[in-house]
Amino acid sequence: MTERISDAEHTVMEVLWDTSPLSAQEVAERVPTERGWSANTVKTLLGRLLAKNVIAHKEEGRRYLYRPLVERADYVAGESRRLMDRLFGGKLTPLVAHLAERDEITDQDIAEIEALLKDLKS
Amino acid sequence: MTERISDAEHTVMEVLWDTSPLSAQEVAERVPTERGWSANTVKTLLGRLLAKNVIAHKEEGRRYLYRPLVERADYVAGESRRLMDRLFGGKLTPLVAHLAERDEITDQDIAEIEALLKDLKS
DNA sequence: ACGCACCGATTACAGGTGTAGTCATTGGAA
DNA sequence: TTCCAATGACTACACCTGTAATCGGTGCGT
Repeated sequence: MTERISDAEHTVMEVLWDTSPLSAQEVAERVPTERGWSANTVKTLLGRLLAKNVIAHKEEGRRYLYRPLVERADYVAGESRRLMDRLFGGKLTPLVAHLAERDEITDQDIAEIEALLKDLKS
Repeated sequence: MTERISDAEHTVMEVLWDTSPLSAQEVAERVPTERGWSANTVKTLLGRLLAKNVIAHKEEGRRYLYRPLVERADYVAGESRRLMDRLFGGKLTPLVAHLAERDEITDQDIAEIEALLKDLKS
């Protein structure tokens, strides 16, 4: 249903998830400067996101104000699931195991996750 | 350095990670049938993977035998990290928290992960 | 010796993506 | 009133991707 959001598009979604509604210009100003995008690029991306129905715009005087139609949590859930499915047979444990093996996990992480799991069990 | 592997390409990588070396034909035979690819499609993908330097081929009589040049674990680590960076500020805990909240995580999962973490702490 | 089946190489082509530039309209400064 | 600057719409364009078809060489069956 909801179309796939590309990498560049995701960058502007993050801006809107952080604050909305915003005008195209405001979005452009908030996009991380590392991307080095022109205002036009941002407008193109907003247009594509509109076409994909993941944001909406309402007129506000001379310009439009944009806001997300999908929740960040939903997007994040979808992407996470895709990764787990593709690389870990859809299971969470191997993902954690993998990262753990790779030393990408700190003692702090371990403690936090343990606490989290404890909560879940109740 | 190592170029990005696309989705379709990843599918053939999985075949080679499972068994290698293989001829183009053998790879085609092992690609999940749901994809419904022609042998030509698989050959194109092998060619692109070669160009990207993530597989190699050596002549074996009339045909080539292909084998991966990158390890699955490395690929998986890279993809996992990308996701974590993009969506979870590079932290593992929020990822796990998110998945746990969302997808009914089973008691079995919890037990497994707890065991795993316990091992890590030692 | 002959043609075919098989192989890798080359070419194709539409749709998505990253990254803009140009055009037409219009409210507002001068 | 006039002209500009800002704004959204449309157009551009090269590269990547998914998905093949076609071409050219050649060992093998007959």
